[in-house]
Amino acid sequence: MAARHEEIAEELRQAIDREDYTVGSLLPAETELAAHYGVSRGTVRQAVAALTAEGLIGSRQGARRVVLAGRRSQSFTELCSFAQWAHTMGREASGHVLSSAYRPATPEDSARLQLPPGAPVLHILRVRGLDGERVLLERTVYAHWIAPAVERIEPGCPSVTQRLYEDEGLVFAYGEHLIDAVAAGAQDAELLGVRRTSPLLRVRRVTTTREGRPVEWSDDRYRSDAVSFSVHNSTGINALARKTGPAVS
Amino acid sequence: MAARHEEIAEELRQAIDREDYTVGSLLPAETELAAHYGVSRGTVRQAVAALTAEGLIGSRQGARRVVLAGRRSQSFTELCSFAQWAHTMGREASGHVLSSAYRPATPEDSARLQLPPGAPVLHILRVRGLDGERVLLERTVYAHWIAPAVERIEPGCPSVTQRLYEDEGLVFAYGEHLIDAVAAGAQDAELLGVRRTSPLLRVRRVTTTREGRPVEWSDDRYRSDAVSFSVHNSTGINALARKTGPAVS
DNA sequence: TCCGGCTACTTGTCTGAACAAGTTGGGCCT
DNA sequence: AGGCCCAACTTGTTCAGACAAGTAGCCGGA
Repeated sequence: MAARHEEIAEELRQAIDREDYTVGSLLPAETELAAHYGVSRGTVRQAVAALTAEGLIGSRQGARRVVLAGRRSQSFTELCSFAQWAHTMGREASGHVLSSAYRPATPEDSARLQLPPGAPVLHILRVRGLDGERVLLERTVYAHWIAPAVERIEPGCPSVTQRLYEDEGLVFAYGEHLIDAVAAGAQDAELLGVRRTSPLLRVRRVTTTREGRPVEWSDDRYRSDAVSFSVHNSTGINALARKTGPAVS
Repeated sequence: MAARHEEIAEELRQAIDREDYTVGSLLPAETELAAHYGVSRGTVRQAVAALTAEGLIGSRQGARRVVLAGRRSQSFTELCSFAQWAHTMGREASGHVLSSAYRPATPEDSARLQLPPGAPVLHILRVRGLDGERVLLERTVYAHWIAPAVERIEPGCPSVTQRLYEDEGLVFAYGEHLIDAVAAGAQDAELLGVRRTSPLLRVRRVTTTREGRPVEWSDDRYRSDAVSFSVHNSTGINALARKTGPAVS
């Protein structure tokens, strides 16, 4: 937290959280904030841009910024590991590896992980819990260049992401997530302790290093009674497109 | 598309889509792009910041930017109506109102829509289709100040959002979405044409005007075999936090 | 050969300024 | 009273420059 604009963003977040600015009220003007914090307008703009991206405040040309949301939930647009996520909610994450095996990469594997076809990839089946209750079933495929480090981790490690950072300096920086719902199969039901055909929230994801190199891809199934995701969004430039663009069917 | 930085962002998006820059390759340096487009570095930075937010490219201090994703899917972080969404996928949206009734606002309604308790709110039950196939069941509650305009819309209108813009100049600018999975109930099953207990993707959302005024909130249930959502994300400052912060359990 | 440091390059941060474009509210005119 | 217009305010866009901080590749020494 060295950058001044991040400090200011954090102060504003806390002020909103404290309800110094209530939902629906207006933020001070950029020039006022700039004078208050003793920085230039550009720096203030960087700070409020962050809050806008998070969906905390709304922005339009000519009008003061408005506070949209108060309590800040763990948003999906912030990538973090299961253990981190649990931590921010004040709960304790656990994990347990059920199976671990090398197989040659299928065409799907090599496409997603940008590997040559047939390269050995590590398949891991892992159950994860929140405060001891099983909530998530992970079927993960790791690229061969990280697989040995993954194998070295003990089966009950609560945060694989954390361990890979500590041991290898590997940071999971980017993710793409595909979300849908599926019915629990026989294996899902048994391992998660739910009835067959129970609805599960499925997240298929690919995770990438800071260099843009894919590390793993995974099929994660969450017990929908225990977990849900939140997403903030906005039209951005789309409002303009809707004004001038062709009619939408 | 007046702003120069948006034009540049769009050109870069198309270049990535055309695979002038393939996935995993490096983008030109900011100074090169600035010289190429004849703008200052700040303008280029705005353009690439947009692509970074969309998850198309990755960025780290000291190293050139890297292309992360190629084909651009309809991301969840772009708020758009069901009809717009269908349009971008080249499919045709339809809609049909099944019931419409005023009720006094429950405490939940008044909290979500920022209305006085007991204000009349309009409940609408609507089935929506993609190319004629039923895929979505919407249970929406509209605030009293927009309800008359909603009632005036014919029951078969494919895009309520579009109509509210045309008739009232109302733009849905911000949204908050809560995503989970549920089993289809009796009514869900009948209206969507699926078996009871089929998994459905549920999205509970609140939509807000540009001024930050809540317009509607809705419980949307999607047939999970027909629809899925995608989300890009990144660690942002979290990579730093992970370095210096306390151990994560 | 391998490891170290050094250097050139690249992105991140911040400033101060100027103008464009949109919003809001008050005052004036009808 | 109602409606219109304008003026003050606010955010959006863009520029040019300076320095900080991190990366990657080159080169030399052990």
